[in-house]
Amino acid sequence: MDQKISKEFGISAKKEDNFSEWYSQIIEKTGLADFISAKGFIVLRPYGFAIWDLIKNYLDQKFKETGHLNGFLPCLIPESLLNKEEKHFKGFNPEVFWVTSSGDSLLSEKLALRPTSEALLYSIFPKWISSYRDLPLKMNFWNTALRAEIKSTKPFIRNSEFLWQEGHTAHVDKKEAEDEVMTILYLYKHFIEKILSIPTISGYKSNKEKFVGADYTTALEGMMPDGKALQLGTSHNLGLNFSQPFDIKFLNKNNIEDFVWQTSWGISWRLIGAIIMVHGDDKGLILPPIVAPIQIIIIPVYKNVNEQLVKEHANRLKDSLVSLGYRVFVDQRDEFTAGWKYNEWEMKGVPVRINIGQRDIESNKVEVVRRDNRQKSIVPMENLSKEIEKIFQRLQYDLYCKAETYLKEKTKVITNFDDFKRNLDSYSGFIVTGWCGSEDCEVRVKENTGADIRVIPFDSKDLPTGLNTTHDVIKDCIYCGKKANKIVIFAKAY
RNA sequence: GGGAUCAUAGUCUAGUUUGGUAUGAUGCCAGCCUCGGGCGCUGGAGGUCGUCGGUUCAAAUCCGGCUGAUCCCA
Repeated sequence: MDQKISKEFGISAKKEDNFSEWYSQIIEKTGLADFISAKGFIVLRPYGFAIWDLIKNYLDQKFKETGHLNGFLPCLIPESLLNKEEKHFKGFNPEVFWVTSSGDSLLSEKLALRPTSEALLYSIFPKWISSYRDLPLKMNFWNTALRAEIKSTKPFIRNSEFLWQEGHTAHVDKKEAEDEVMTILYLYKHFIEKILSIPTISGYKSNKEKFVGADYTTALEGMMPDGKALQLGTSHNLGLNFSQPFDIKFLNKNNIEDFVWQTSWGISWRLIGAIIMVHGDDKGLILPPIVAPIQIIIIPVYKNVNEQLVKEHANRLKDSLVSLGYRVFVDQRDEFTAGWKYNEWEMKGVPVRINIGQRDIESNKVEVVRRDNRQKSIVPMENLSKEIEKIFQRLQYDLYCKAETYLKEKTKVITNFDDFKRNLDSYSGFIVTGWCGSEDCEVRVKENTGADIRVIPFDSKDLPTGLNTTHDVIKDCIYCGKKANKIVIFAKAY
């Protein structure tokens, strides 16, 4: 818990009217993060870090269940290493921060502040891998990455340094690497959709948008309330692109030397940004229960005469809920009225509030309030934990449905470029259309409309339901008009 | 890359046209009051008016440079 909670009034911007002002206000006023002078960097405050911690705890367990082990990597990468995979280097170079000196003396070789760790980690893989018995090698790292974002920054969405996790694996053959890519992608998808209640579209990235150095990139694309796309997770098949330059070889069962097949994958604190944007309302944050630092806030409602009694009951209630595994906080501060506290904790997105006062104690009931729709109910003590469980599930489900309805509304099939342009002028959203596969068309569309290919869905099942995407409808490339060989989603993106 | 607007207490802000050492709110501190949807009262602390320079007896105010922020256009 943050020791100091601002007494200032709540969110004054409306999500609908001024989305980006609303977003910054949420971050500052709920105590998630703060800003310092260095542009593009943010300070994560305890409330924000607690959310990240919960994301981390959940995923870390899943990674371990699927056989991955954590490690730690230095944050500096010698230029020569980063340079080894040429495409990779070129792709990242514009946004790499370089360390060039120690004290007053210049370093003999520049060191990069890691934009990602492939090069560094893979330079040491040959020491660890010599036999098929050493494979698969499956590692994960919870750390930060640095990518210079000068032009436009947005807390949690685009920062020069961000918290993330990067997974790296090496396998005996292509098939095993391909399976790993998908295992992770669907692990992410389950987490983002079922736990964070954010619908996603899964598929491939185009060559232009894929991870530099990957054979292909799979991704989960979400839609924000302004209709823009936000990439929520990626899982890359690196093929042999790194094992060859880094000489990562092993002896297979037939005593033949072979290169390993590799994958890498990651999610970042962008997910926090997505939770804020997708679920938040004019009153503030709405946190899905599993990532809520405080799941239940108890507000004792008392007068001078019964203060002691009510607080005692509130604390006893807290103890019993904590023993059931909930994260609970009793707001006993005297300097605020109950009404103030309601607003404060709603702003902070606590999913369930319990009010307890004299009359509740007498009737052995409490008032339970759900954050998203602020529905109140009077619940007898003996039903309380059951009721809370029910609210958590409903809330999680309703948040998802709301977001999914929006995604469906803002996803259209468009096959004519004039309509396409007109649509992107007046509104943002996902446009499902045909593409011939040429990078040239993709670039031209971007130049003309600001939208690019966010994702190439694996299958029509990956698209929102109710769209007509048969070959009769989507025949041609949206730009050149030649035969389309892919159905893709164009959108403006963060 | 081009343009516009702005910079005053932790935050928001009045004052700038017409030069005279800064207004109000909120937050903060102390005390009282009590809390079922952002209570109220009393007192107090908090400012080199973004920065550097110029004009002037005198600059938040007029002029110029710089820095930073926001928005619009490419």
